[in-house]
Amino acid sequence: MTRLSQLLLPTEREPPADAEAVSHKLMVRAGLVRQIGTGLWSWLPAGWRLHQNVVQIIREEINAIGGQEMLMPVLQPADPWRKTGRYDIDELFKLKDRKGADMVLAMTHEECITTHVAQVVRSYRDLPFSVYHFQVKERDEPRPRAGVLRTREFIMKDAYTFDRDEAGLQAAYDAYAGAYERIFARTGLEWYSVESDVGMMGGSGAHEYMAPCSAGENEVALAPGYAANVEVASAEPQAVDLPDPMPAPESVHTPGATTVAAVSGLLDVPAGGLLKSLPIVIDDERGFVVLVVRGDHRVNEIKLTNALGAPWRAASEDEIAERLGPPGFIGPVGADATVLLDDGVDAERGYVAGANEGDHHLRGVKPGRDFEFERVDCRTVEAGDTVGGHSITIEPAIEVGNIFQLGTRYSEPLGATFLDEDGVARPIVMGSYGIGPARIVAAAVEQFADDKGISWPRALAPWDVEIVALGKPGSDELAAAEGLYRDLQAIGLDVLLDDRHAGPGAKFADAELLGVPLRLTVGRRSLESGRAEAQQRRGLKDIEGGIPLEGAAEAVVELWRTLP
RNA sequence: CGGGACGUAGCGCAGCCUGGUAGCGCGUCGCCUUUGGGUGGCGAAGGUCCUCGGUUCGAAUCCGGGCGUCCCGACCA
Repeated sequence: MTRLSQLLLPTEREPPADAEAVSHKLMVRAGLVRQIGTGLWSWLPAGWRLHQNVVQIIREEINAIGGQEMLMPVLQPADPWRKTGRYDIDELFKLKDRKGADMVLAMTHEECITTHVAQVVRSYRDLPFSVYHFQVKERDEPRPRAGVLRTREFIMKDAYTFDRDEAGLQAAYDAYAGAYERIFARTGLEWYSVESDVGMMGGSGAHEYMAPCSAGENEVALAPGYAANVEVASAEPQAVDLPDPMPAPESVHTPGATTVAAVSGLLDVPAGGLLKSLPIVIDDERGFVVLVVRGDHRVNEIKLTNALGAPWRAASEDEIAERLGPPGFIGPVGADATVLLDDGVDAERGYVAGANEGDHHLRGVKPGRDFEFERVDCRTVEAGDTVGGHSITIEPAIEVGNIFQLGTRYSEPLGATFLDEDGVARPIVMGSYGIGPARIVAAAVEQFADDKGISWPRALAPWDVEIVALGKPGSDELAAAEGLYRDLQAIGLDVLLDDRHAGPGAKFADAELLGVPLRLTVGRRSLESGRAEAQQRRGLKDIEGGIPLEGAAEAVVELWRTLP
């Protein structure tokens, strides 16, 4: 089905009223996807071709490193999810079957694959191996958004590796990292990989693959030789000009100054010259702790959690009053608590800090002399901070893939063990690796669209070539376009023929909206010279002289190879 | 989970404040016209005004409940 007159391609002149993201607007306008409910999308024929093209690239590269394709169900019994402790996740869709048994709709497939592997793998001789599938994921997202970028149901390529030890996992992880590089290079996207948060799943390492674009939900910190999700990024802070510490802290009267801005203004000290104290409570063992960061810095809760290695909560007002002082005037000096000092604070300078006394601050406070502390890296990096002497920038990006060293997070609760040479049962060491094809498609729209519409990289494009046939039905132009269409198909190109009974303006506009990388136009003007005009979609660049209708196929293939 | 907005024809919207025969543009269908940038003309079809209830002689319009959708933030194993 490659004749536009017969294709279900409902293009729209106007974007959906409430669409915000470029990919949302254009994918709907171009007739690629349609929404049926919040975060629930159908892929129409042209859109599905794109999705399938991405899937095929992934399949080829994962197969090449020995991944074995399979398929697991979306509807699953709840039991394994209880064992791994994931049954209580809010995003997990839960339901019951007719017998009243608890079921879930899978949000990923660790539970399923690990349950199988627990039954199947017995010996170290069965390891290592890697399996993957393309399957629907269901997630009851708090806020689906931006068209196909964040949905409640989506297809994911998820792969899993099973090894006998950490060294095996590292090798598998490296193999997947290599495959991912080849996959993303082939898509034609602008992309990079970044260090990412390992989250509550533990594990020893994780990377995310990011496609930068304005609709992205992630923020990435970049410097030459450095790329990290801001969730985990570390950098040298920008310096502030501060006085040397005074011989001893001096109490100053600061009535009503309870915020960084107020104290800064009142005492004529830059915000970076203040110490901001955040009282938190960790687990029972460590209890009440005061976290101290520079006044102009923000705490990154993910980094803090990772640094502490334990969950924590903000301290209550009662706890603060009891251990420190009145809110707004608390500080590390004299605190009845462990003090954690952020790495962004230069301990050789003098700072202003709360005095733990109403309406008073201390000036000239020196960490280490005036209070004991432990170091922690928990601040959010900012544009202009430096890594290795280079200034970082922060840009938004879409996460299009991730790789993750799971370790034994799932194999232990689900009993996936093997017997080693000594007959000792050991947990299998796992890795998991995801890619979202829909996000790759949307990212390509975001990165390459112009004011006329979409411009697909040729590796993803739903068709290689679109032929725009001008002239009435039954005209010479249409007959010549049909001939060209057959020649190009015969040589193996995917060709879309616009044979609709419509004016030239409408056809050109739709072709630019749909974004097929090469457009050939057959009209009276071109026919007279025995040629078809050719235009590259990226940049709408006309190809000088077009292509001759005689021997067109070879010429088009050659031209197509030069496209982005 | 907090904040904001919206729901009228396939799409984009007006009408609502001030209750009284449901409108516009695009699209669709028919005929003609036009065929190198969304051609022009004539004619036509198409709507439980999200839903349930209330007020009223009368509700798209006023009041209340519910459902749905979007945007911002929080969250996102």
